[in-house]
Amino acid sequence: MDSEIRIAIAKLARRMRQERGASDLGPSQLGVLASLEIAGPQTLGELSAQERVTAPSMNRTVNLLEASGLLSRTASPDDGRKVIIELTDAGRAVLDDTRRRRDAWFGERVATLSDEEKTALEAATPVLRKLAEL
Amino acid sequence: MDSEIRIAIAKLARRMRQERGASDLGPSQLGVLASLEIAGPQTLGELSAQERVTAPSMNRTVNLLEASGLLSRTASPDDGRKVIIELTDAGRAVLDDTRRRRDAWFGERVATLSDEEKTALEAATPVLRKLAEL
DNA sequence: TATTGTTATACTCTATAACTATA
DNA sequence: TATAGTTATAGAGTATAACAATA
Repeated sequence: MDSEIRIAIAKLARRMRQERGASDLGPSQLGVLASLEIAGPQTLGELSAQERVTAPSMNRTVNLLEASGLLSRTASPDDGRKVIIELTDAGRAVLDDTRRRRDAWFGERVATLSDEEKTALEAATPVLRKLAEL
Repeated sequence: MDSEIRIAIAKLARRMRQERGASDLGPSQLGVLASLEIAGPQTLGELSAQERVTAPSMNRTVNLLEASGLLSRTASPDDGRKVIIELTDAGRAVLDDTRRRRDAWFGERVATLSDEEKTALEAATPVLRKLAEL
């Protein structure tokens, strides 16, 4: 049943989100940092399209991250309307640290699974990734 | 790699959340309705423990749902401090409708998968459910 | 005129601190 | 005194509408 799969994914993701430590950034802020790391420096418009939020929403998130020194804004040399947003070293460090802690949390739980269960999870990974990109 | 699985799940769940229609309730409100449907009438304290939010947060969400007529509050007969919260028929209807639309969205995407991919997804479902409950 | 970014405003969801009522 | 619920307040994240600057 598709419904069961959908609900299991939603529940697990929710559970993972609830697990963030007090020092963690919210999912939106982390999403922006991750996007900048993966795709490199981007304009505000590119970021908002990437994260599927409106430009004002993204602007607000970027303001918070800039105030925390985790990313930088610089005017585009080509087009005076555009702003180039890129990760700072501090931003990269936050990203590494968060990822390390989340992997540890998730790894602890995966470690309790049987070999069959682990295999099933690994086999599903590319499928989940594909569904997310559809 | 555990990290890849974790990230794939987070991404897909995020994608699913972004898909909610204009008429949908937020994820917290829907979570409360779903919890009431599954576990039956509950007190505010039980609901906030179940959804892992603080009592004031839950109270606020319950206020919104009560104002919309989707759940009801009644004083507990045993203990004057407690309040029993339960689904109304309207709440049940909203839940059914939302579920129907989300299943349709997800089902469309699953339909594009190969048989092997569908099998992998089904095999992983109980594992995902187990991880969410760990 | 069209595009890019921004500000103003509003609503949901979350939290902590402080209060009320009941046990 | 302790517990259950609530209110007050604040911050993050989302949106739409309106505006400024540049192309």
